Amino acid sequence: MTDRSAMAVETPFVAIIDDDPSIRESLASLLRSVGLAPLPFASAQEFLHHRRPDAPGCLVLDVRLPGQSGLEFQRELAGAGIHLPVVFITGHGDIPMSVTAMKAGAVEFLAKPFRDQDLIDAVHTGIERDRDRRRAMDALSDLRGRFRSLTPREREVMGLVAAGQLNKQIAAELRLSEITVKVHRASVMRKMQAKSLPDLVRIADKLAPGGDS
Amino acid sequence: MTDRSAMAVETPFVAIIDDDPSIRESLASLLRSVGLAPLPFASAQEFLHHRRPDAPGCLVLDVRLPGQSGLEFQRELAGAGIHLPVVFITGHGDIPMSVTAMKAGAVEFLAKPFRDQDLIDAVHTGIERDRDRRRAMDALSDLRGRFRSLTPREREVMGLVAAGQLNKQIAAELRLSEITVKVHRASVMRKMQAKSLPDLVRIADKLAPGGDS
DNA sequence: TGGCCTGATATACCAAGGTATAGGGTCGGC
DNA sequence: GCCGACCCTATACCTTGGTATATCAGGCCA
Repeated sequence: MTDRSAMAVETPFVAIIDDDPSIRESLASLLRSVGLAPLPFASAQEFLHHRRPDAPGCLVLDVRLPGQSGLEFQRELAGAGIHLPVVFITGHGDIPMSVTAMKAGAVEFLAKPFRDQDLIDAVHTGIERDRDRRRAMDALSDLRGRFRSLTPREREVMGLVAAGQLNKQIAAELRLSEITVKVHRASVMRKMQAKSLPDLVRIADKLAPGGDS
Repeated sequence: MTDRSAMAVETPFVAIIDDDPSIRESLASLLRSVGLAPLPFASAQEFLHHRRPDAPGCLVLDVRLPGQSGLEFQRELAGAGIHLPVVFITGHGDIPMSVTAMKAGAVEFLAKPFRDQDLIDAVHTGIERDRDRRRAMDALSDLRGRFRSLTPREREVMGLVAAGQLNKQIAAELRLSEITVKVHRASVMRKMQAKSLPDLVRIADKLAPGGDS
């Protein structure tokens, strides 16, 4: 587990991007009323310049942003590796817009006027989704860290072991003696903290998604 | 592989449910023009009573159906284990409708008037999605069939082997001699057509989704 | 009743995996 | 030049896994 797990329970945040100050404030106050921590921004740029908390969060986005559209910004975020769940709100939306947003993975698409509870529900769904994603990422980061601690040879051996090759076959493939393979293999098990071969296989598969098919 | 793989390339179908005969016919003719096989139905019931081809397909659904709404029918299909991708078309849709449909996994939600090409693209996406799903299901069916051929004891042993237990530990857990475990284990490898332990582990994990965490 | 499947067990043997100890070499940095 | 990494190998020993052959018992069904 990472250091994060040892910290106090993380407070989720809700970033709000809307160019209308009164809307920002009313959304912020609504979210505060249910115990969530709002982070209001007037533009996408402002949001990007601000350092996001290292905690589960959610983004409430007006479709019509100053400069670019919220839909474009959603794509931009995904491209930049920022995987914050997005809840769209809009005053002048249409069906194609909402479909595009949902296809791109939006949590919800709310047309004004919407019920406060609908927004709150959507935000909670988004936060929960982000929490899950972060948990998965944390676990993967751990594994990736261990994998980085392997030497190149150890990585080769790990791959072949996970592929089901016998030590003998691995030795032939890598032009090594069988004993050398055993040494590397033991290092792999120790460094990857795998308690059994099935354990190692599962770790290897998590590290190489799409390796099947 | 299943028998299906040995057959000629499967012709995808497109089921159309719309109570307006002229719309049915125009949709059907549009789809025929691009080489797809339309199956027009006037109602959800008619669709359900008809035997669907055993081939990849897609469902074009009017949101406003006689009797029930297309959205309800979409949920009903999922509940009944019919996982046909759905493309919605509608003359009187709104944003919440489209969002609900997309959340439930719809491929597309098109408001009339829409461009012919948009419908064709959506249908192709749906068919491709169904083809992938069917491929995955076929592979799983194969594995499930093999698993069914295991005796109860063999299944127990398989689970413990995949969990990383040693033969000795498995024997203790099941109150068996180690030699008996080996016999069952060998049967498992043979019946499941696993060529190595990692192979068996991956098979076991495919058969027990959600077994991790 | 006899045949078949399932399950359990044993002996014996061989192959594969794992560990410990003890070397050897290259290469890059201090 | 020494140190530390990475890499390779070997001997020796033990554990675990895999296979073959054979036996025995209960349940089920024709």
